[in-house]
Amino acid sequence: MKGKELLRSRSVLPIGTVMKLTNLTARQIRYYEEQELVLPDRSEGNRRLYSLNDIDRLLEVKDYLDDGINMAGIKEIYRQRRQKQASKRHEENKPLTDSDLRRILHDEFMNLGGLDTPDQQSFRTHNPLM
DNA sequence: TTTCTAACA
DNA sequence: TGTTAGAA
Repeated sequence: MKGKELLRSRSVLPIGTVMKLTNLTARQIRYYEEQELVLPDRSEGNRRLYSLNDIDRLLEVKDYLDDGINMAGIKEIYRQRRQKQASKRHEENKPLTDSDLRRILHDEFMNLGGLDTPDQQSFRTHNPLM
């Protein structure tokens, strides 16, 4: 069951293909890389090579953006997602209650207000914690 | 031809 | 974000 994961992680798509698959412009794709939302490999000639996982990531970022979430908000979402995974790996039996999760999210959600003009409703809708 | 970086009448 | 110049 890890053969597929290996395949999905295999970076082989040039940016031109990614553009067609995601309907994003090269400019946007490169910009998201600058924001560290996607980290494609590079070929010998310094050309970007994307994997299927990268495509999913790009489409996900696109969805968030379409819903009005800004870069800061998206980074925040992935930050929380990573933090959660790390958390889950360590505290194997530290069941946070539903109210705990809501309290944590509420705190971070309020912090987002000072960043830009995040679409809070969308953030609520997409945040895995809600 | 395609992609890269850097920069902006 | 778009667009473009010059290079690879």
